[in-house]
Amino acid sequence: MSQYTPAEIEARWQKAWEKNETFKAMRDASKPKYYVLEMFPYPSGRIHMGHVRNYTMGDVIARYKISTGHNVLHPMGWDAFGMPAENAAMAIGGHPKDWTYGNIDDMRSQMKPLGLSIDWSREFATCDPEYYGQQQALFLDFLQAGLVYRKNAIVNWDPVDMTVLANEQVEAGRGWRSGALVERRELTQWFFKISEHSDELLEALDSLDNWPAKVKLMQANWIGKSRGLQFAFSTVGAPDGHDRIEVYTTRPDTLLGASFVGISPDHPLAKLLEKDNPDLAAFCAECRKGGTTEEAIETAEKLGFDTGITVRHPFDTAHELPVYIANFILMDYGTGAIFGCPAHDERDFEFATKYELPIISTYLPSEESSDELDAAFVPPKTDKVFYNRGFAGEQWQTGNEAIDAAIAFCEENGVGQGVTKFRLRDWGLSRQRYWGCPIPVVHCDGCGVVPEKKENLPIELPYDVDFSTPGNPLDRHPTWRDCPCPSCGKPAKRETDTMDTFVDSSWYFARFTAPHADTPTYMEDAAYWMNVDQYIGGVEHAILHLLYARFFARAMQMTGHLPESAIEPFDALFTQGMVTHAIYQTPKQDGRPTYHYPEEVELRDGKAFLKESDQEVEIIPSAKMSKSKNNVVDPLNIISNYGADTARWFVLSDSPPERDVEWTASGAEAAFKHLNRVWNICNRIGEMNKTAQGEGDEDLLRAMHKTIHDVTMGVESFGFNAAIAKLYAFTATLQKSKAGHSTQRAAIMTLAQLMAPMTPHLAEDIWSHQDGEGLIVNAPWPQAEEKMLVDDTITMPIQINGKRRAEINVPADLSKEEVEKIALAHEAVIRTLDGATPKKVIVVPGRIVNVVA
RNA sequence: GCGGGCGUGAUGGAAUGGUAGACAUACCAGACUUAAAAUCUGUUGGGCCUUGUGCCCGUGUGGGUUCGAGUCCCACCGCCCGCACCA
Repeated sequence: MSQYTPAEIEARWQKAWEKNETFKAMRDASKPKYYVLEMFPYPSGRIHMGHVRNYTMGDVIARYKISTGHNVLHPMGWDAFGMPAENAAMAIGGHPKDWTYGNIDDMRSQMKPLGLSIDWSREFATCDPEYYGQQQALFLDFLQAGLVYRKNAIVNWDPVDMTVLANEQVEAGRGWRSGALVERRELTQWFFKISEHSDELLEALDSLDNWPAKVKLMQANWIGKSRGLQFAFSTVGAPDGHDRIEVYTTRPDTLLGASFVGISPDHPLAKLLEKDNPDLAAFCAECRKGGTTEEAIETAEKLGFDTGITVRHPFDTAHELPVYIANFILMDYGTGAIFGCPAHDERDFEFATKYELPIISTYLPSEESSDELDAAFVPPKTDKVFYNRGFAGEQWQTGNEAIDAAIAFCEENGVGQGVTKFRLRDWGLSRQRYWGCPIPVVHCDGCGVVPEKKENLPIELPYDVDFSTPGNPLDRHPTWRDCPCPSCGKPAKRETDTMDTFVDSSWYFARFTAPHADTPTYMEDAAYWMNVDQYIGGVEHAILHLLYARFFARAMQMTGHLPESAIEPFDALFTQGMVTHAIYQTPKQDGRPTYHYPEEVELRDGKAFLKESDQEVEIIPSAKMSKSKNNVVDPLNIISNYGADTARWFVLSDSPPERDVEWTASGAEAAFKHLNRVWNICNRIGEMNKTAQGEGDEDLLRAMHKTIHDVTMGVESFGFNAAIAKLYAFTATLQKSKAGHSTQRAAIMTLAQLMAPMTPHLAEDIWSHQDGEGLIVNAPWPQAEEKMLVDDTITMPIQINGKRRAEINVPADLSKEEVEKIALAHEAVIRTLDGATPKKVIVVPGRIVNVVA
């Protein structure tokens, strides 16, 4: 044993784990189970540092749980359907299937050298017919249970390529390939009834004690429960069948401030008027330009069109308000119609100013305030305000009180009903694309839309497809659509829409419990392994993926695919930050920067220079790794230069896991140096005289037990960076220690165990060199002895008026009174007080003394 | 536009409301070396002077609560993320 050679060590121990089937998960009722899962990757073809960080964190937890006696399930799979495969087929030829499976092979071979504790026997890809066939079975069960239905929905339409575009494919309002202005268009699509579960999904958030509060808050806001008033305005001059316009408002207390009614361009009334009013039709067409994202709609310039129709105010039928079609009103939320109160809504204020509509206040900051507003007055609903045009409740009340009073008043007077609404919309799952799970239904001229028979599943994607033109190749396939109607047996046509890839990722965690089952799940396995005890992934999934998965767990429970106990599938959630890297750039003549690879740049005195020309380079710190910015660090290079343990150690060491971490070459080097140091200490201890006595055994043992305690806390609370800092400190202590051999051996073996979740290969090697029993991965986690953690004397700082002036060493169990006496007798305290009598002395036992003068 | 988050030395960051800057990087100095690398040791928030067991300032900005605030509250500024067909 001489030199630290990670390449050799890592291969050896990975082989040992594989031979022992160390990570193969099998049901075992005698042990507590622990299911740790990282969000599975999209097979882009290359692993990146973000993957390394994500899977290393999961691996630390998994290995720690193994050593604390748990039966651990730690699987891996591939979120393999999606647009990039089709884009690649269009851009460079080839087939999405070949591209995807090729990428999976590449990524698996890049991932394995990391030495993750994964049970690879459970691996699957969502594009395996074995998986998506079971997904089709789920779909059919959901359909039968009434959890799926069809309705019209709006998509981005590229009028040149004649194809549906994803939001991602819309760039500044134009199609990414054709450059044509994108339009909004209606299509009949499949939906999951997630909105029916809004209240339940919201209420259950409270039970998720080990989820980040911010994720729960984001989900709660997304579901968007609101209590409001629904009522109808009666119209004047509207076409037949539209003598009323239903509106929904969360601020009924501002009803007397209404100055117009707005309806969505997709409102039935707007669509009717469109038919014989060319100007109005042109306006609606204008509104339908641009993308379908909420952001695009909300940030677009507010536009309105006066329909000429008016409505009567419910409290004063002589008062008529104009009806506008407005581009910022969503047909999906509420009733697709609102009343505008410019005085108390910024958007309505902007609209009213533009179209010269009256601005009528209903409440003011005080009785004396002018009701001539030059901006919307929008105080928090919890603030007490003065209602100058209130109609229910007190004159002085909070917004919330006024809203409740207004709803009660309107209900009593037959004007409308209090209604609870949710912002959450049903989940549209249809995609007009090839590389996804086919929706297993058949369109029959006689029978309509008919579910496929389960015995015909999986409905497999055809391989012979053509990507030379845009659109869905399934539509153009000569024969794939043809099939007998499952109901009447006559010739019929398959549905060509495929499922949103979010469907694939909404139940994969359940499939991992029985990945090769011939039904979506096996109850016995699901009951044993579910829930996921620790789920780890990016915060970008905080809303959609996690909400959909929570819905799926409920739907699977309703259709008998998951036990009731699994309707909240993730017990604990952790959202980790990104791995970033500096960008090195030099200006080009056209003003755009040239980006340089880190390898091309030399760092001196905090500045960067091109190695080739010595030209100074601008450093942009900490940007998301991106191919186009040339600031991607390939984990494979790091592993081949330093080994996987160094890469793992570094991604955990520098930043708290929930925050972004910046990859730096010097940081990676520091990690490597540290592992070498630990290796050398192990070497040195191995060569010590086994019987020699030393000095400071007690001190080393105390430091060891403190480190056990701190690292254990760190690992359990995702404080990996803090745990690593403690390991650095203990390594330094051990390095300098003059303790005897047996104590030092105990220390290095404990150090190896504490490092094992992070640097498992090095830990195994040290363990075997110190003649540890079996594999370190199976060794029980070290326990800190309570009595070794407490010191006899402690140092207490003394503050005078909150500023530190001195410190005293006192026995740890000294009484408050004694501490106070010693503190006041301290020379620096006497000097600073300068004869004054302290007003108060605060002694926080074991912490601090504060003298108030 | 709406929703969420973050802001501490030259840098990444540490700090149950209790000594701000742990640990690491970078820099500087020293040991070892013919030299370099590697390794090891030490210094480093800013300012002031009377160089001390010293004083003042200091966690984006401005207020507040508290014996005590990086931490809690309010307002503002800046940056980042999500917004339903990217995964």
